[in-house]
Amino acid sequence: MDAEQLRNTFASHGLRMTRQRESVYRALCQSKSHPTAEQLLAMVHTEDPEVSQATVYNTLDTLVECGLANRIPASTSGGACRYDADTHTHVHIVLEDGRIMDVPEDLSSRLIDSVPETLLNELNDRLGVTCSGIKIELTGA
Amino acid sequence: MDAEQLRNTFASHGLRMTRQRESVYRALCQSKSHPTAEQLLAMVHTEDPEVSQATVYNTLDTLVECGLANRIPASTSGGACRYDADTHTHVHIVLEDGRIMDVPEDLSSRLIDSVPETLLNELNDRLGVTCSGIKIELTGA
DNA sequence: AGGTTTTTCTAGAACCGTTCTCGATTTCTT
DNA sequence: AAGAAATCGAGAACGGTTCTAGAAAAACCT
Repeated sequence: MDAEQLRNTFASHGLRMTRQRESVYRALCQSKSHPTAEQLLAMVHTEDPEVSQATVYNTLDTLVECGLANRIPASTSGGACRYDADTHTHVHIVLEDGRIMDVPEDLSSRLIDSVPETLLNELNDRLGVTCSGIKIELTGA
Repeated sequence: MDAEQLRNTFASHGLRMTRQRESVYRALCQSKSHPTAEQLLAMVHTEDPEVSQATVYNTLDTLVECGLANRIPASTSGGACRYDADTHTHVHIVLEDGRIMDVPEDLSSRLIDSVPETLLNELNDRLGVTCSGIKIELTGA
């Protein structure tokens, strides 16, 4: 994706493009491993050592907010969040060492679709809570 | 549950009973609201103001480790973990304000059982990762 | 019981990941 | 090119949790 395309992507999500945002977002897209903010900072620093930690955090917040990235909160508290440029809802497997793998898209949607809607309706009836999202997280090794 | 029963419960999980453990565990059992460590400390303090923060954290770690409690990591990072004396695997609904509700047991197991095992096997075949746990978390309001 | 060993407790400091502050810089508009 | 608005960055602050080292309490021996 060249700079002009990226600028448009950003613009269509209501974002200005800056040098810093460009490198953070590119780093995120390139990585397949759901990097932490710290790892992203390291990646960005190989190209531009001036970028600050705060900027990476700010940028990630912004990207998440406008829908260009997903934040995956740590499953053990105190651990670092991980980020993902793939905003399609998909299922993750959390490995014992903290790494996170994607479940291939076809399997993901089959997993999510396997939850019958009738159960959610029943939930709504019984608890008076409207369910707006289902998150399935697998643990594995 | 009287002190002697509790002592046995602890012993059968390989734990000594102490005043502090007793009050943390009792507080956790009484609460229906998946309290945070901080909230538990407050509850414990109404009976015994001498108990320290570190003790509550240590005790919770111990209880989780030996299977007498569950830790529910915050879904927004930086947020506090919540704890639960009900160690049956069950589904939670995370409300927008951070509160966590239980999905009734019968619905929970129907939800979990609705995930077909064939999909998990396929996952194993395709990724070489053995899935050891499924966590379903609903978001609602 | 009494003495010993092992575990647990506590206050406070340290820690990690994240957010805040606010002046300086950059980007977009005209 | 000039102004308005958004963004950046260094460092301090923050919340939740864990660590430290010594003191206290539980369990384990005769």
